[in-house]
Amino acid sequence: MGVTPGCHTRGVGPGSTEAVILHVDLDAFFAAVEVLDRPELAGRPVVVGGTGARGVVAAASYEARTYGIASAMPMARARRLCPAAVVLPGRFARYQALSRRFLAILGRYTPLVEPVALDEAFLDVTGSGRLLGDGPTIARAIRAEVATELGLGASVGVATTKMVAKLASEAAKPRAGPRGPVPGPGVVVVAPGGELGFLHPRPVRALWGVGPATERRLAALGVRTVGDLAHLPVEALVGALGRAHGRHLHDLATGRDHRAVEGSRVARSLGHERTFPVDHRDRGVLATELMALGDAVAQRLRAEGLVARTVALKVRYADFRTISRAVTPPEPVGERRALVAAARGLLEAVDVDPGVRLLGLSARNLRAGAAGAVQLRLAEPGLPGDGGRSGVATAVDAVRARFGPSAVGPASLLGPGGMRVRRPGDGQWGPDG
DNA sequence: TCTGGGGTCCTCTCTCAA
DNA sequence: TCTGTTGAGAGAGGACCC
Repeated sequence: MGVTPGCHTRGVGPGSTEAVILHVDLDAFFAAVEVLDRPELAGRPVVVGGTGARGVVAAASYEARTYGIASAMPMARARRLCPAAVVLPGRFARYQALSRRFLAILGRYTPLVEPVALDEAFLDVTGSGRLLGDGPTIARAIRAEVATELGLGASVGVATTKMVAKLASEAAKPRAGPRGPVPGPGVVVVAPGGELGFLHPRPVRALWGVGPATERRLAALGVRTVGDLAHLPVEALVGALGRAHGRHLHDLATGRDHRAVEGSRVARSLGHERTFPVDHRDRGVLATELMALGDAVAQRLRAEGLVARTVALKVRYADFRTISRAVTPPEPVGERRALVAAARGLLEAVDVDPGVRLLGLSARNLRAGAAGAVQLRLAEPGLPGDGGRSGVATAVDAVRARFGPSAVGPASLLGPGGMRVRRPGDGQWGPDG
């Protein structure tokens, strides 16, 4: 098999010339955090996500999964599947804080940590063997530290490539059996040479990059498993999926995955979007929402020291049809007024009569901006080339840092409930109930 | 069954300039 | 001056990930 749960295996240790890649994944992270903070929920079906009519499931405890509840499922359906489930709104800031501690633990084993999401990361521990032990030893140590320091469960896959390590960590996870949660092995090791034996029996959907659409196209070619995919001529795949996608999947299926663990990545775009509890046709309402979105995007651009070459608007209609419009102004933009002006220009050319369900604003083609270069220059909307950064923006950031994100903002965002300023993670899983 | 939010990457099409 | 080619860049949309 080449798969040895929880055991030392040749080739993924100090004497090996192969890369040693770990994929670490926290088990049912958001739900597990809620149980951690409210121990009385232990053993009950817990579902975290948007609690409103348009919310979706972000995470479900293994008890909830036995009812068929899964991530990304509409919350209304989850409630029908398990009326007794404890449904909780997400607490993004809390998850972020624990995620930072999780990454700090991983950083003790190697500087090569690539976060994939709040709850998972790749590690390259090829160079850590002499000091810290082989891959499986490190995997077990990480699990123990996550359990004792954070009180959370983690599953780890150990392999020579990212793709196989990722699938191995999935195989290490607990699962939802018909009579309740079934513990997993915790650590699964795929030894060098065992990759194809591990990969080929798996459904093709297990590969990273195969979603519902690609799965349908592959099924039309008679491809069900990764092994079927590996035996298909690469030309056939390129014909069905396009050059880049076809070649990439063929490489993965034949065990070729040369992607390195990347310590840090530069963001290519940055944006916010919001699904409304009810659809809107009123351009005034949509313009105000753009102001809130632009404010949030501008604040993050300032925090990162970035400006955008391109501003993009996203509109989703009541029937779920989604369109995007983009503009590249003559000068890069970073300040709220410039972002909102560009987005409003795009919105004017869009039909809102069918009813708008979601509005989004994003900054693309990001460049290093002149953050910090202009201080305390009040009132003007920004000089050309500085991304529109103004002294007002700097002052707003300072006030928010001290008194909270809702302490100050554009007057148009002031409503009966206070300042409608978006924070990271707000409404992450849809409007709350 | 009625579908979130924040991203990345790829493909196709169009326009413009050389 | 007109036509064809090519490549770059922008814009739109789709698919995918967690």
